[in-house]
Parts: sequence; C-alpha cells; structure tokens
Amino acid sequence: MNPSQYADRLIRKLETLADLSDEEKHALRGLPMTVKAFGADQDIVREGDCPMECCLVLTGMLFRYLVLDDGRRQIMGFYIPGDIPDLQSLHITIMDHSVGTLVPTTVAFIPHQSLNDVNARYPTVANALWRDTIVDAAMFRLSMVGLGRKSAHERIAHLLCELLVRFKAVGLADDERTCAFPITQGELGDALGLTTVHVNRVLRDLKRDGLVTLRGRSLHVDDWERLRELAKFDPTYLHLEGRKATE
Amino acid sequence: MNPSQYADRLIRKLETLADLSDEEKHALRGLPMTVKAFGADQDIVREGDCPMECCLVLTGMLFRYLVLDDGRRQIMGFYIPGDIPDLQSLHITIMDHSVGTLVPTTVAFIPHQSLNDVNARYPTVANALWRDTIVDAAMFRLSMVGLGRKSAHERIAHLLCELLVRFKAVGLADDERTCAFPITQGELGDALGLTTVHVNRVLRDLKRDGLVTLRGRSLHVDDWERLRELAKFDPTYLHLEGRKATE
DNA sequence: CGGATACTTGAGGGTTGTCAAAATATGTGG
DNA sequence: CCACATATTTTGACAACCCTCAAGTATCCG
Repeated sequence: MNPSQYADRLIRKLETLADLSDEEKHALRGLPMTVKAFGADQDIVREGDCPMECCLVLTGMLFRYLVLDDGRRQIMGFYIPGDIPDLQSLHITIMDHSVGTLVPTTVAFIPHQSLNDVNARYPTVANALWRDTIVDAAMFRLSMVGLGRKSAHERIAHLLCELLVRFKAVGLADDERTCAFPITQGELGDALGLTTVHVNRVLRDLKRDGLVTLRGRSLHVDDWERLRELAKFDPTYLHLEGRKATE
Repeated sequence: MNPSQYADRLIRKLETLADLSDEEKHALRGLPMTVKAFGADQDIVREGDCPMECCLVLTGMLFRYLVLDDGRRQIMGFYIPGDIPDLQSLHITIMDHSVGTLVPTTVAFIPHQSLNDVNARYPTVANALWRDTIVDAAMFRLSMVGLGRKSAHERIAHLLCELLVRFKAVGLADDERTCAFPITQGELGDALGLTTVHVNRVLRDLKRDGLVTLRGRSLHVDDWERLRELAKFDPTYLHLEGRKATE
C-alpha cells in the first residue's frame, strides 16, 4: 500500500456514508496522516488516554475492548480497513475503553485539529463522520440484543454474518462467501459474553451442520441462508444504504 | 410546564455538552416544537419508521427497545427529561428499533429540517448534538460490558447507580439519594438480559443487605458506597464533565 | 370494588461456566 | 528447515447461575 492510497481508504469509507464532491475529496486527500505499523496484540489507544488524533485502519484488524478489575474482558467490536474506531475522541476527551490490534496492522493517525478544520469547512464531511459514529452506535445496540436475549448459537452465527457483510461492503472479501477471520475462540467469547470452551462447542455444531468452514485464518460460509436464518441476521442496522440527504 | 420552558429543557441538556453563546441559545429557543402528551406504554417511534422530526423528553420517561420475532425483547436504554432519544434519526433514515413510554410522558417534536438549519449555522450546536449521540454510544458500550461479563447483581446495581446519577445531573432527583423509578421488574429484566423472576430475587438481596429501598415508584439508595462498589460504577462513561473544546 | 398488572416464592431443569488435560497449530531461533 | 516453546483448539466431567413453569399475593386503577 503506497501513501497516495491511504486517503483512498478513508474516501471509500465515507462514500458509503455520503456523496462527496471533488472538492471534498481533495480536502480529504490533503489531510496529514502519520502511518504506523503495529504488531499483533498491541494497544493503539488505552483507557484513560486523551488522544489528539484519530486512527484510520489501513490494513489488518483492530478490536475495541474494556478489561474489568478482576480480568474479565468485554470486546465491543472488531474494525477492518476503512474504519475509524476512535472517531468519538473528536468529541469526548477521555477514552473509556481501549483499542488494540488483533493481527499486525497499519494505522494512519489524523490530528483532531485537521479533522475539525475540514469539518468546519465541509459540512457534508462532518455529517458523514457524524453518521459513522451513529452507525457505530447502531452496531453496539444490536450487540446488546445479542448479549441480552440471544443464545450462544445465535450470537456466534450473527457475528459471522456481520463480518462477512462488512468485508464485502469495503471490497475486501476474498469472494462472495469468504473473508479473513483472524479472531481466536477466546476473543470470540469475550466479544459475545461466552467462554472459550463454549465457543468451541458451538463452532463444532455450526461446522458439523454444514453452515461454515473455518480454515487457517479465514471464514467460509457454506450455507448462507441457514446461517442468516439461525442468526436472524438483518443488515439494516449497518445502514449500508438508504442514507439521508442533509442538505 | 409552560411553553417557554420547553426550550429550557433542551438548553439545559446541551449546556452539559458545550458552552452556548446567547445567540445560540436564542436560536434554540426559536426552534419550532410540537408538544404531545402520551399515555403509558405507547410507542413514540417504531422500528421501520422514517421519522421527519426528533423527540425531546419534557416530562416522564421513555425507553428504547427491540422485539425479536419470537417476542424476546431487549431494552437498550431509559430516557429522562432533556434526553433526545432519536437524535440519530437526523442521519439515518430508517429506525432499527422502537422508542416507547414507560409512564405518561410529554414530548416535544422538533422537525429535522429546523435542527439541520440550526446545525448549519451554529457549529457549536451541531457539535453538542454530535457529542450527545457519542455519549449515547458510550452508554451502549458499557451496557455491553454488563450484559456480556457481569453477574445479575452487578448489572442491577449498576443500572440503579446510573439512573440516580443521571437524574441528579439534570436536577430532577428528589434528593441526593432518591429519584423516580417507574420501571417494572419485567422491564428491568428486558434491559439487563434477565427474567422477571431473577430480577425479583436479586432486588430482594439488595434490599435485605440494606443497599437500596424501592417504595412506590421511587428509588432510594441507602448505602451508596457499597452499591457503587458492587456495581463497580464509574461515571466516566457518562461524560458529564471534561468536555472538549472544538473551536 | 373488581379486574388487571405487578410482585413474590418454590421446585426443578438447562444452557453455560469452571476446572483440567490432551491434541493441534503457530511462531521463533538456531 | 527443524526443534522447541507458546498459544490455541478440543474434549470430558461436573457445577452454578439463571431460566421455566406454576401458583399465590399484593398493588394499581377505573
């Protein structure tokens, strides 16, 4: 990935959130970005930090999490290229959770100041970013439904559906039914409120029933219709279409 | 409550999110509002709707929820006077969940168009509203931690702490340790991923141990320190202070 | 006052957690 | 490229938290 493509990731993402004029795209290309490569299992921002920049995922994968005093961990979401997981830090000073790498990941840091300048000048961009934080919130809400009211089988099936759809939306799926899946069973458990052991048993069921195959670090969905039905997956909450004109 | 006070609720809330100039306050007072009174257990907006206005709670209490096909329900949050629970509808067309009344409630509807006009003219207001949706997201995230990783006792204690603090923040607590609590045990269960029966048993424990008293429809915290400790309640996520200047 | 809603309590069961250990995969240095 | 250390996956036995079902009591409200 070469430097001129960094902004492309961002633009491609924002175009799923708003129609951008050439001038706006030009302004986005002008944003200063500091690119940094991280190894696996490293924190990008930590609970208690007051970051002065936002991070854009270029390659690899991040996750958002909180660890309680006694070691219990809740993972609140996984982030793929194009995502800006700490966009919220533009408006709230202190991080109430951490963001770390799942695998070796490159990230572009964009100073808050620069983003605020672009936002002040281009309301369409500001609204697209606002919209991104709102879609994030919709994903949290749906996770709440899973954690509070769905069985382990439903939760796991739902996460698999969501990841495939999101990878496809940014053009990074290997094919129509296959995408990267660098998430361990322990991490899956922490994201879904389950233990490693139980995640393992449920995945065994899903494989046995011919719904999915997990090989190496990739996910292949063998029977999308049945997986979708089990998960009751409805991509509405991702708000990938039907966005609203604000002008 | 008389009409001139409607905008005061909104201004009071936004002042917890940003410093407003007199001109900005004046613009907010000029927002057209249609006030409507609802009975208990009525929907304000429903999943699938495409609202053209936002609702501001004036008196009473609302809750945000989603019902699955088979009747399982997840409540995603409770809303008190000053809150704007469907602010997100400014930026995503279709409601992916519903908002209903817990008790008889009066609500002011503000047309999206008018809010967008004010936002375009007063970036501080737009940023305050953006910040509000971001704080909402922080609350969803913390709910995920509870649902995924905390025991029934911890979850219930946490919700009680949060409600008292939020009522105090908008000046509507009866006193330092008492506030309204018009939530049934069934609704508590749907918010916390538990059954009515289990909520009842846990509340019995909390009362027996001298942590709280629930009388009529109000909550009194008898031992704040122990309740806070049990819940591991840390109000950081409500972002009631330490907001960030964006100019 | 009467019907509906909400709360309370008991008995028993199931999904999921805990503990423990073995098998397999992954990664790294020599 | 192999050997070893580490992380991850897998399996089993057992326990616990919370659920389900059921019935009775209290409370609210017209």
